[in-house]
Amino acid sequence: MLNSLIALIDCNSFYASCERVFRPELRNRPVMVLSNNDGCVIARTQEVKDLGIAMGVPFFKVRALAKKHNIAVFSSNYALYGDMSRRVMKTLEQFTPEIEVYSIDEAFLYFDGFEHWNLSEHAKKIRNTILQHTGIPTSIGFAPTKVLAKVANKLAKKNSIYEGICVLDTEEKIKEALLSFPIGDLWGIGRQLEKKWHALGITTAWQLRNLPERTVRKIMTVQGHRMVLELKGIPCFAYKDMMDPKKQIISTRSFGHPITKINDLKESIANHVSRAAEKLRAQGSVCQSLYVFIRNNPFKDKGKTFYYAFDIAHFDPGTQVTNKLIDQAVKIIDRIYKLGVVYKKSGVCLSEISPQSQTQQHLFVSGDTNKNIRVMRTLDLINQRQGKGSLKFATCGTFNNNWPMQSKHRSPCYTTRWSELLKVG
DNA sequence: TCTGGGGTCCTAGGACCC
DNA sequence: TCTGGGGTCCTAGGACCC
Repeated sequence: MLNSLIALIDCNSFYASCERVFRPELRNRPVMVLSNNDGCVIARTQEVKDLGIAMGVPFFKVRALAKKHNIAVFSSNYALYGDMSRRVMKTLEQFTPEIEVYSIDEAFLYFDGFEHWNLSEHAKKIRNTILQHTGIPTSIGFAPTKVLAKVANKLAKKNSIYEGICVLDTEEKIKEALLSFPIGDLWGIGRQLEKKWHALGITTAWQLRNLPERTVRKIMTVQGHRMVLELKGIPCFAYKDMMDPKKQIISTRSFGHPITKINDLKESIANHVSRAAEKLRAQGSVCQSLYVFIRNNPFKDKGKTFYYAFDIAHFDPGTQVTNKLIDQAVKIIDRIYKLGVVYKKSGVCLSEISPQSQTQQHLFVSGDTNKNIRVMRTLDLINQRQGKGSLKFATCGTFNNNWPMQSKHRSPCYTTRWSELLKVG
């Protein structure tokens, strides 16, 4: 028996499950959720997976199939999913003090000192409690390391004999699991690496685990070596706090309809900057670098034209003041805008981020003034209370009608908007 | 008509310094 | 005249994740 196990808890088809919670009549109907602009399929219930509809496939390619099989289709509703995620994580906190929220629908739980517990029973309790509190079904994998917990979780999800729970707590069980586990299903092995390993005749996790370190490093460098150690039960991937400040903050989006006018681009960029800067301030940081890009649609007019343009502005000392950032962003658009291009997407990225408190004091160059900072604080406060976008800069436009998102199938914000609360009766 | 958005880590290679 | 070589910092880009 190995002690000190890690559990990976993962919500099944999370976004689709969230939609089902509020529409019980969908329980026996296949459900899928689309990305922004209703572009791609990003969540599917099991029935949809069984129909062969792949993750990330463009919606227009499967629209007919969806209709034929009476699939309930939703636009993504991140306010709802974010709120449901908080509820799931809150529930998990009851079961162990050490929880690492890994993504919107996954968390690692550390079970140090639980050696004498019956973990399968404990896992059942966790699953039932989450289901009761939130209506979301989950899968749970236990193992000595994160990589192995991912393996266990995958088995729990894929194989119905496990009933959603898989515990890999002995060397024999681990070996048995890895012997038939496809290398491409491992956490950290994507399409490129899978191809390389296959070319070398390595197809299972067990084979990878038994390769000499040299070989592994040649293909996957240090990350690969760490992965192999994890497969051997030696933890290498440390606890990562989701509250750690971001090193980059990105805001980007496709336009619901293509854009040609420079002012529309400026408006979209000003909105992206506002969003990103708000996140920057929320984590108490300043940034020294602002990256702005615009592009056309590389899928249309295949081979004809591909237009991608960007530029970077630097701030020294760093800033968190939206209007300063917008000012530079708009100047960048003036520089990179090309007449005649049909634009499909724009975005910004803030980087070289550091804590506000560590901002270097320059003798002759003034950074954000106290007045600047107070204005931003007030802005954030008002938007928090009155709703996003209540107060914004003129460059952002009064309406976003020039570049609206398509969300034809969005569900109501059952949990976050009073006007859209679920009505019972 | 219609192909997401937001992150992380690592490395190679150039610039520069002594 | 001799034109080496090691260290560090920075950036672009590739790979991955959900």
